[in-house]
Amino acid sequence: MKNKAITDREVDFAQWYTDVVKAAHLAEYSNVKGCIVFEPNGYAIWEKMQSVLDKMFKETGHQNVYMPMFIPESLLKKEGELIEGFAPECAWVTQGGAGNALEERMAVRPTSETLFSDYYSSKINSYRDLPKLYNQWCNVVRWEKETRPFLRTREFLWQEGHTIHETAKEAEEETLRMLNVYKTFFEEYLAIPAITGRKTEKEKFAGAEYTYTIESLMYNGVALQSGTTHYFGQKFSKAYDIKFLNRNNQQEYVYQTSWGVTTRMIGALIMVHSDENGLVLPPKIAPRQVAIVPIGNDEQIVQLANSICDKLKASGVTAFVDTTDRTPGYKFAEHEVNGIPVRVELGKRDFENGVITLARRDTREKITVDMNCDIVNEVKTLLDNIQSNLYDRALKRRDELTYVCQNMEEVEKIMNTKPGFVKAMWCGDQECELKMKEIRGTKSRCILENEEPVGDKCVCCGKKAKHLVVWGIQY
RNA sequence: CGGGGUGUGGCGUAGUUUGGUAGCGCACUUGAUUUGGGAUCAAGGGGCCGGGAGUUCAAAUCUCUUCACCCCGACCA
Repeated sequence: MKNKAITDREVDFAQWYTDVVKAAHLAEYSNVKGCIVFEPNGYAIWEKMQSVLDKMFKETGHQNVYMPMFIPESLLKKEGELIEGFAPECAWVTQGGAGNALEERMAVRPTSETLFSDYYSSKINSYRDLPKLYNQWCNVVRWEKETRPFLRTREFLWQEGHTIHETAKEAEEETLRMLNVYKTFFEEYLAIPAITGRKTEKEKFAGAEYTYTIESLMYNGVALQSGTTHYFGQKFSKAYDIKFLNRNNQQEYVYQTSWGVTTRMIGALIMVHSDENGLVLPPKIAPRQVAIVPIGNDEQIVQLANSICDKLKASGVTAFVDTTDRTPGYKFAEHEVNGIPVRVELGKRDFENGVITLARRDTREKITVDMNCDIVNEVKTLLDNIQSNLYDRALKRRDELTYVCQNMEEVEKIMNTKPGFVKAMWCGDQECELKMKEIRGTKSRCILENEEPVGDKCVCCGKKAKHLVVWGIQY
């Protein structure tokens, strides 16, 4: 009974989450405090995410580059707000080899705006050099005090896009365009409904003019900031002197953006879809989509398993035959805990009846199909079905956990009983934002720009409201 | 930084009071029987007890010291 340790997720969410991570062999806590070891199953999910996203970035005209992981202090300090925002969680290298102190200490990158800016400043001369649409896949280090696998680790993997443009308009469009790329990725691939909107002044990225965010709601009603896109305007280009000769033959500073998503998405995947039997992966992101389990070692059955596997692979489904020396029950449970969307069960009993059993991970239902049916088609339909069912299920839950509040009593009541997203009007005053925070750490998630207001008075002070805001308790 | 706790095969632990060089569960290996929801039986392998020093005929056990981790508090956000 090896993975029965996965407790009821209602009881202890943190423990349940950790159990799923371990049982599905996604990651182990490392001996390096606050860091994790990515196990093959976990890394495969990241690779899959990378391949999908990378394709989307290329399609929108971006190119991959790679910058150093060390940032000299003087370079990092050129832009005041950024260093202020990141100083508390910067790791510093102070020694080179042989124990010699460095003349200037270097930060291990917490983010690479400064390096990109420095690079751009020496490369850009004319409007003809613009835009530059770059992306980098790398790791970053932020010295967090409390850590949790995938959701908050000291070192994590991500992609960071950094673009520079000729005009503010173009850069602002890029900020929104990439936000929508993320939204598409979340909804179509991860099957996670996403709320997108602008961050408040208080919650925005250090150094940005403004920040857009993609927010998702976890199973237990806690919010997770899952990705961000930033518009920098000319803040960095002025600090790092990124000038170009514009079409009017005048020197001008470039307009800049950055955007990123991280391995935190793996955590989101777990907390949105998974259950007490372990991981549940949406078919489009599952590294292995179909597990074929022959029961017993009857030669005919093994042959059938192999032929089904070949057919599935030929049509682009990632399938494998599990011939390991384990009992069927063990294999079923193992593939379930690993989140493999569809399992094909082949045994003597079915064989004699001329049928095949298919088991779906999302609902754990089993269906039987005729042995002579178009098995590839059946499996593909089932995979599509699982993909959309996961999305629908998550959407329904998010809607059920989203409340509209008109005053502080209502907010308090909801946050203290069953947390979730709260939609409420806000006057734009930071005082009110701070008062909300006193209720179990409720923070503004984002400002909804394209939705109907739910009132005209600030939920906190009662004065005239400026924005419709989504609030929540965050990870 | 203050208070408390823990450290024993890969993991989880018993043994420490009352010294006699380690026991159990899971995992692992081999063989047989099995295989439709985490199999059974049998036989095996692996630890000198976080590190160092001391007391003793003899130390996982007592003493000193050191390291690591955890919890509470303080600090920081």
